[in-house]
Amino acid sequence: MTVSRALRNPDKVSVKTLNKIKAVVERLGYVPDPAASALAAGKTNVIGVIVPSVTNNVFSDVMRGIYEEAEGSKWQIQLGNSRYSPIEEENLVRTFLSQKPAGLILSGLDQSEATENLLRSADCRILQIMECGPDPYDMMIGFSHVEASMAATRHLLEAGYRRPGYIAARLDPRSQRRLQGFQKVAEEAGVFSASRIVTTPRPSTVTLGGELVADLLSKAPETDAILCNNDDLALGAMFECQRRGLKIPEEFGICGFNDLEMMAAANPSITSVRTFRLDMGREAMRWMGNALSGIEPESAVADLGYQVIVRQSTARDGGSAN
Amino acid sequence: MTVSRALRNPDKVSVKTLNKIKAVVERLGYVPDPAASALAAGKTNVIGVIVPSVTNNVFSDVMRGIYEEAEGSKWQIQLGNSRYSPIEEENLVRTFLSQKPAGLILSGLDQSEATENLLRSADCRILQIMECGPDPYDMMIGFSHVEASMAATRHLLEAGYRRPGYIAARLDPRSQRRLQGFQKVAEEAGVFSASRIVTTPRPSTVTLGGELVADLLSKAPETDAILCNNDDLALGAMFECQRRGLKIPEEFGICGFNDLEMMAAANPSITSVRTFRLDMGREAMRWMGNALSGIEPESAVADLGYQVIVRQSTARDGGSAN
DNA sequence: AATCAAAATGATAGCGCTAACATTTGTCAA
DNA sequence: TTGACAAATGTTAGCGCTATCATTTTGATT
Repeated sequence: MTVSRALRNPDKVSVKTLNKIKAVVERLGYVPDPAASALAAGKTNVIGVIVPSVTNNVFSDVMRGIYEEAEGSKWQIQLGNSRYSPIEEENLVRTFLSQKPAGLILSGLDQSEATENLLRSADCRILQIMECGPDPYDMMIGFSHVEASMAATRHLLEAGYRRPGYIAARLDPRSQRRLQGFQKVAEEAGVFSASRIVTTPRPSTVTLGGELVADLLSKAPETDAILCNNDDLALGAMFECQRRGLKIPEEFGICGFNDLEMMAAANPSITSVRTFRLDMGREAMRWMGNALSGIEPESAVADLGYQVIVRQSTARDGGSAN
Repeated sequence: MTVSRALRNPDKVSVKTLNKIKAVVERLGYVPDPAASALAAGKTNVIGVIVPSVTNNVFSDVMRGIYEEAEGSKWQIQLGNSRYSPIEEENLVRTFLSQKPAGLILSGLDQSEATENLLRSADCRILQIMECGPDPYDMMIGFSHVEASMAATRHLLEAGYRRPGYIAARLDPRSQRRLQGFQKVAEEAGVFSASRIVTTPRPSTVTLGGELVADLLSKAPETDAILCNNDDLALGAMFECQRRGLKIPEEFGICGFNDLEMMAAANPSITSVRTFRLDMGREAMRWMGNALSGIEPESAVADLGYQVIVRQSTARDGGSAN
């Protein structure tokens, strides 16, 4: 029992005993059995993380933040990949909860009803990431996708584009909110046209960005700028415009979303909405760790914001930006 | 006891009892406690996966393959991120092994001595991925990085480039082998020059590709082609060449490595060495699952090969390729 | 119906740890 | 020195399963 204490709460054991125990642990190469610990204590050090994709740059950045912050702590990360499916998400939540995790980090506001019920009655800390919204299960760290895309759309209008379009792939709930933001601002400015919206359920790729912009230009050749649902599409769109000899930004403006590193390196560099993915992951893990140590966040919801990074691809006045 | 059997080996229980048990399980919403199971059985259904990076596209593709194949099986994936550090890898192996995993999947051939000892005496299945080499701990699925880069270099020579250079970031063991392959072929053809090798320990980014090629061209302006250690660098290099007005492929050839999806979409499209990352992940998980079910692979080592995909960026004869 | 092996089910103990409480040791003021 | 209290350590039981072996049931064969 004293050994168990020494390993978990060293300050509850006298220094003398602690050293003796440490020496023996070292000599024997003793490692506690987490299964036995979990069984006896009725809880684990596992923090479940459920993301819709492990390949999407957005989530891999978030994951990296989480892993970085978890590194060296007592918390073990257990990753689940819901592949954008609410059903798989539900299964994962069920599986994870059966393991009595200390906490659960999952993406977004939109869970199936069954998942919601599971989460509402779960006896572990829950942290939603990627988005901000009302009524968190417990804690929430993200930003407003609607506002971010509204800001991007406003930027296009300020740059003088009057016939903006929107391309999107795989319309997950966050993509849809971004589309809504675009539509709202475009309508308010009286420049909205449904024919300049091109979407597909296919997963997003650079190649697809080219295809979507080709599709858009054949349907609505008047389009003079696009807001892309993400940076992969933006890059592909840029390549396609170049192939068609469309001058960027003079004849055609391009704005991405997320501001992946490559947007600054592209030629021309591509305007994008920066999101703080790594910070989101780090912050999420920090909040979770704190909450599990009894340190509650000041507010249940944190908005990490966004930032429109203007670059050559929408700098109509001559491309001096960045 | 019969319930335990019914849930794990349904064929050892009569159909009548099985149905009765199923009904009760359903009614009670019973879910087995994996910790208790692990403690009693002395083993788990966990397969540990250790990768050097969760953001690098290469590993995220592999991870996706693993998760896809694990989905729906009884195996649970536990992911660890060694961040290219042998010391963190060692810690992860130690932590994972303390959890009595059914299997361990890890990257590459180069482990620290301590890690090697841990693995050699581990009583779980071990599968190395990403590379092929002699003397596997247990099983191995990958390809030869030396041969792949040799093939790419040969392609550059065949395309008529006579002063090839090489740029690389973050020289992990696999990158180094690729550099070796380049050097070998270049030397044999009498076109090797150490001044045309530019490397940096910094992590690879698209921006960095531009910087490295700028560096290369200032040191060795005669360079007429580059083999890039990966596709991010190749893309960045392409953008930088475009900014400098260097004609691709006429004046300057570019070849990437891995053949990420964007290489085909780029303008010009970029030659790259295709590697079968998703297949590697799937195959790895399939092998592991089989091995744990007593189905041994025919050979301990599988070479998934590679494929040089020639595109515009090295198609000197006029860019008809792809 | 009696016999027997195979199939199905059941009883028992214990996996390695920790919660809860019990006991011992140490510390300080009176 | 003593008592009172806190700090440190120890005792006990049990977490929810599964391995192992024991017993019962089934069904085929004589």
